Order: sequence, then structure tokens, then C-alpha cells
Amino acid sequence: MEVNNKLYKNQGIHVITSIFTVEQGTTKVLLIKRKNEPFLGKWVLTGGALYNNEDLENGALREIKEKTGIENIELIQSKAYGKLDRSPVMRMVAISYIALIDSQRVNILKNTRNTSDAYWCPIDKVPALGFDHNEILNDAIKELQKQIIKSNILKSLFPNGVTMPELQKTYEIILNKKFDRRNFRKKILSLNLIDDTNTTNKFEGNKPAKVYKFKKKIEDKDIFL
Amino acid sequence: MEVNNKLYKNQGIHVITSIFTVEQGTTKVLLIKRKNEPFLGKWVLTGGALYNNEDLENGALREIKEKTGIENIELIQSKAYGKLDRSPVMRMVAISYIALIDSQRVNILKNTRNTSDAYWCPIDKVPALGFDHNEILNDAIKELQKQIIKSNILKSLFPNGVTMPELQKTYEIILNKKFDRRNFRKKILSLNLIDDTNTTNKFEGNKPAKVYKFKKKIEDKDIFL
DNA sequence: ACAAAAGTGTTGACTTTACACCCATGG
DNA sequence: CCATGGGTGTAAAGTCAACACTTTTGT
Repeated sequence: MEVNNKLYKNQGIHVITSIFTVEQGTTKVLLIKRKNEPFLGKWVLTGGALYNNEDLENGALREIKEKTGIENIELIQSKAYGKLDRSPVMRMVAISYIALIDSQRVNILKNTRNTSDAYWCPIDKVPALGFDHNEILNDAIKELQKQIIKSNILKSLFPNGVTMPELQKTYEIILNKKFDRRNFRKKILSLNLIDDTNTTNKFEGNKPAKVYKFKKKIEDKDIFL
Repeated sequence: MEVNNKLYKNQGIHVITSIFTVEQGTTKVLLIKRKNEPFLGKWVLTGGALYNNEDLENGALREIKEKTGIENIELIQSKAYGKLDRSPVMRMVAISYIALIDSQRVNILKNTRNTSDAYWCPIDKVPALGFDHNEILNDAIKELQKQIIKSNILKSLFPNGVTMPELQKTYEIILNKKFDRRNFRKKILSLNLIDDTNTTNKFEGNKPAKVYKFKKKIEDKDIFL
């Protein structure tokens, strides 16, 4: 590689995270409002340009912390985006991540050096976003749906354990489908994502529900036949 | 984004393709030998640095053409790699692609401006590659295995149609598993990847086999329950 | 007529779906 | 004792796995 070739100059990398939460019966994504050009005043996903002294995931985490205040978050890589015109400033390639957090547990910054607002937007009410973030978000939603049935991504919503009814509600919201209670329980247990604890959780006036915990590690499933 | 911030300088993007073929009972990947530093004389996957006037896929295609002579190839995006030290020259983020082609149909260049050799290497005999290409390749093999059961990626091996026995051999090689002939046929037909033509293919001294064609478009499968 | 490879159907095992009643708790 | 939501089992349907014989062709 000839480092000084003009064709290699002025390239950069965006790290963009679709941060999801589930609340009030709907899946929401964290949107932030830009304080600078380009797309000043536009809503976008959380992210920004990668520094040359940090790896992809650390860059995504730094951007998340700077622009939202959120720390200690687990990321899953989604896709890469490289259309020539995806940023008006400079040639930028974007690496997209997804994350899921409990919005109750974090305090979102509404005003930072680069952002003037932030909110949890229901995914069926997302406005026109800056850059190619609508496309990135749509792919991320599909990836989230795939991840909840094969990874422990939901663990972050339930760090202290979860009951079957809670879990079922969450699946129903994210996948936008209803399940039978008995069959859901069997299916989830067969996926081997959670372990029984021997505790129960009491809510008012109801039978206590068993508490389960997400496994630390999930083994890969077999592919075919 | 402050374009002149030093932290954004000197970043580049690699586009790397694991080009597979299936022959002589084994899956092979195209390796090329580097003619320049870094990793002069080392075997690597097909790829190089993206230009700032081409999008990701076009960049990958250009690199493939330049370094191997192969044209008209379909790519599937795999993962992104961003460790700080993955290139010794400069900070490079890699976007990985996979492709599958019929090695009989192409003539691989053995000597180009940047390469001094090229060969189809059985995937169980891959040497230590330059950069992080062993890691990229291992992920690509898994992705290839996923793709053959949900996409028409195998079409490129059989542009003129394929018979069940041929297809079965290919699946068995790529997935490294044996299948029952009757069950394989049922499974493949249920995957809706191929269409019956009403022709048969004669081989010497055997019963002619029905010829199938890969569909142009494959619809996505449902996720859960 | 025989060798070589292709085509095909059925049964049992397993998995998935549909469905209804009892239980524990707080008020 | 009642209202609320949680827990559980079974039968029917569908899917998957195992298995052997017949067909077509060229020699």
C-alpha cells in the first residue's frame, strides 16, 4: 500500500450504535439531536468518528459515553455501510453495532458538546434521520430480533433475573408477536439461554413467579440437518 | 466532526474477500502471495485498501480483479475487523466479504503488480497468513456454511443448473457432513432455493438426473415460533 | 444382463401446536 | 372468598430421521 497515494487520503470510520430499550409495551431506540453540521438539528443514532488510537468497539463505547452518558454496555456488531455519499463531509465508512439496555437504569444526557437533545423513540415512530441512519436502524432492528433467540443480549434488561411472564412480554414486544404461555416456556427453556434459580418474585396479589437468570455464555447452535 | 483533528488522520479501510471454490472433494480458498511490504512473500486473502472514490463492494471487486483477474463475482458481506495493530503500516479497518466461484471457469493471475503467486488452498491446509487474515478466513468459512442453506450463493458454482447428486456432494463438502439421499432431496426442496426445470442431464452409463436451477431471489425465513 | 448411479415412499421418533384447569398471593 | 396472574400436562398435527427397492442408461 502506497500510503501517500491520494486515493487513500481523507477516509474515516464511523461507529454507530442502535441502542434499544423496551418500555411501555414498545421497543424504543435512543436518538440524539445533532448540535453541529452536517445535519445540525437532525436526529441520528448514537455514534461518531473513530479515533485512530482505539479499536472499533472501544470507539463505539466512547461515542456512546460522550453523547449519552451511558457506560458499561455490551455491543454486538451488525453490518458495514460504505456508500460514497453517506457523509457529506468526508468519505466515511460506518460500522454498525446494536445494544440493548434498561432505560430505567441509565440517565441519558440531553446536552453534550455534540448533542442538544436525546430521547427514546418508539421504533415505529422514527423520524427521517441524518446520514444513512434510517437504513442502519432498520437493519439493526432485524439483527436485534435475531439476537434475542440465540444470545443473552436480553440479560442487560434483567441483570437481577427475570420471570417467564416478564420475558414473554419482552419477546412479544421485540418480535411483535403473541405466544402461548405454556409453549413459550417450553421453547425458551429448550433454547438454553436461562437457568432456573430457586427463588421467586412476589408481585401484589398474584402468585409469585419463578426467577431465572441468563447464562453467562451461550453455545452456538448447529446449522443444518 | 473536526476534519483536521489529528485523531482522525491516517485511517484507511481494507476490503478483504475470502473467495471459495469446491473441487476435488474439498472446499478451497484463493490465497495470493504478497509482492510488497508489509508481509512480503506471505500468503494472504484477496483484498487491499479501499479508494476514496469507490464504495465498499466496488472496492472489493476492483481488488479481486487487480489481484486475481476474476470478474463478475457476487459478494456477501461478513464482518468488520478493527484491532489497532491489524496492519503494521497504518490504522486500517477491514470489511470482510465472502464469495464462491467455480475455479474451472476462471483463470487466476499468478503474477500482478502486487502479487507474485496465487493458488486454491484447501481450507484445512491454510498456512499462517499475513495481517489478521486467518481470523477473517475462519469467520468467513462459518458464514459460507450459513449462507448455503439460506441464500443462492451456490448458484455461481452451477450457472447452467444442477442435479440433486451434484448439489448433495457440494453441501457435504462445505458442511463436512454426509446426508441421506432421500432426506437431502426433501430438505433442499423445502428450502425453496431451487426450481425444477424439465430437463435431465446424462452421464455415461447412468440414469439421467433431473436438472434444477437456483432461484434469482430468495425470500427471508421466519425467525421464531 | 449387468453395473452404476438416480429416483422414490413409509414408518416411528420427535417436535410443535393448541388448548383448560388449578394454585398462590394480597386485599 | 375473590380477583389477579402464574404454573402445569396432554393429545393431535406436523416435521425429521432412518431405511430398501426400482428405474434408466451404456456397455
